[in-house]
Amino acid sequence: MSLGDEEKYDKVVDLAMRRGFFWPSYEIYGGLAGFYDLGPLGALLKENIKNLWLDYFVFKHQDMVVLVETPVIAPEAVFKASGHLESFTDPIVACSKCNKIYRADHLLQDSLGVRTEGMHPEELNALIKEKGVRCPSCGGELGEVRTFNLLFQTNVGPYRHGTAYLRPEAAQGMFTSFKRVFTSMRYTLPVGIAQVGRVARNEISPRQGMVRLREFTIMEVEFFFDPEEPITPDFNRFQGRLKILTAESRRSGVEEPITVKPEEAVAEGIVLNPWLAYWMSVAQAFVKEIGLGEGEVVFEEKLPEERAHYSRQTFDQLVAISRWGWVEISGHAYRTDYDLSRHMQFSGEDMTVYRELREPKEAVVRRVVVDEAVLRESLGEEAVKVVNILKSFKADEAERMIKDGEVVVAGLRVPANALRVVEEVEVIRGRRFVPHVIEPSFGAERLVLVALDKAYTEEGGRVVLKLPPRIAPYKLAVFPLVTKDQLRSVARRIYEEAVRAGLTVIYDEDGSIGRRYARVDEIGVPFAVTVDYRTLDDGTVTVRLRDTREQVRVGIDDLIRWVANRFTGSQL
RNA sequence: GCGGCGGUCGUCCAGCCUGGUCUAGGACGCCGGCCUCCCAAGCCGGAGAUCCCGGGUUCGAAUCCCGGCCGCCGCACCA
Repeated sequence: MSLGDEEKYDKVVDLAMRRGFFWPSYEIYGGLAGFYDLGPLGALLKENIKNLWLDYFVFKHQDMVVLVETPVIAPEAVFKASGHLESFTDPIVACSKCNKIYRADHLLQDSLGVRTEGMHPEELNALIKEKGVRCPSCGGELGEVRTFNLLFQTNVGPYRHGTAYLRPEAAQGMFTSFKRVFTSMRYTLPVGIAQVGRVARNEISPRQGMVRLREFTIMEVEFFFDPEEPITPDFNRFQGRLKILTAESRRSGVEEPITVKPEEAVAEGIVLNPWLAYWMSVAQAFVKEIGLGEGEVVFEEKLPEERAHYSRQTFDQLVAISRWGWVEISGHAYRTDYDLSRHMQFSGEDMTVYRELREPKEAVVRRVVVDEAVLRESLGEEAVKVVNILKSFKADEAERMIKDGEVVVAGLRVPANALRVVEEVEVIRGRRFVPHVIEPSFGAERLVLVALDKAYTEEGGRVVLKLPPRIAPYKLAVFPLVTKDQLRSVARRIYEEAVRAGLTVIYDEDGSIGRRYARVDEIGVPFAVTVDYRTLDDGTVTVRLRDTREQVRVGIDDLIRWVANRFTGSQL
């Protein structure tokens, strides 16, 4: 890990601001912590990263993953159900003397030995006053207990009950629309619902530049599957080994990750679910295209107390960048049936799915049969009152009554011979259950920063951004060698042709050719085309490669195809 | 949220301590022109800073004082 490489980080940030990748928002009003603008180049870079993500997580899996878009604002009920309202509100209290901040409930629980879980701030306040609790650090007086929630609150319409929140993750949109998507997908399982969108988290003190934002773009898949279905993912599709640092080894102080194939990690019980391991392998293949080799990515398993309330197992995908060291670029959580079950409970909507078994099963069931003729004989007209009650009896209950000889139901004596328990063979064709969920989730802005950090190099005092061509904001630069009209007009024509072909292109005739190469190197343009005098003779141009400065001659007619061929996976 | 340090053209830096000489200086970058047959060459010209914001002290504030905002570091917090 290249910790503490502050000089490089400063240069990356300087480049980002100077050339227009990103900068702090609202600068003219003094800025606002935790908010960043993406500039002309940053917006393109992020768009390319987003499209790359869509390619890996949606289009390469379009037999099972679909894309949706849901609102940023959600009503309070959603976050009550999701657990965010509860789990993100901490009661905190500050010492008025030394200003240390404590979790109020934890402080009281520790110092008084009473259970404070779930207490309201008023109760905690009262308790502090009553027992005279003071700051454990300096003995100073404690201030008022306040709550702090990471959700941004807002209001929908002019109504008092319109309390709503900005989503802190896209996931709830996928859960609340699950039934619709599932139906429109003709009940396929497994099914992934993907979304790219803005989220907001009211971080207490975000002070890591682009690493920790209060508003950012999340790229997320909620992948729904049948936990009992023995289908295994096709691990051959995204080959590679995963470096995994397990919770167990972290507990015992081991910081060295193990390297395993994803399927081995499942077989050995390191990763609890095959789909979790599968999507981790996809995540690794995806970031490889951003410039991160296999060896540079580590999946760190979160300790139980570090996990979110909904997760059974979580791996953070970490990469090392300058200045900040290991940063989390994605989280992979096994959310089980937590979310759908909660929404089922809170909304009253049935979130279960029905699946046919591969082979119908035969099962022996014991049923209660009521002999209505016998019943009428002994109870006459009143028989109707008890018949349904009797039918709802479990087989065991009925048998007990039969053994006792008679039974009193609804104040009526029912003879035992009115009941019989029969054994029947029933064919079971399917079952109902709440699907389980695996969630891979990426922060787009962090990937922008990581891509820049990885790509940043200096060669002989000049900056070369070695961005992979697929994500480079501009793919091609076109220059006339000198500003002579014949060269210019050819260069202009090439520029226009490249634009028509759908490439992002820079045309520049300002300054010396060397200066122009340097300018486009700095923003990561992978290929530069120079129209020179030889072009006028034989119709070829110089293509100069950013990373090697190598020059090759290419015919104008082949140029676009030549460039396009260097973007594997592009639609061109 | 607290404490320490900082905030001057796009960028980096000088000036601040010791108030006036600052209509704020330099370098790089940027823009226009000239020159130029391949890696930040040269020449000419130009734009660009209400010195972070607000208030105060003073005849006079980039400079001194107070408050705010933002950034960095530490503490605390952190799905």
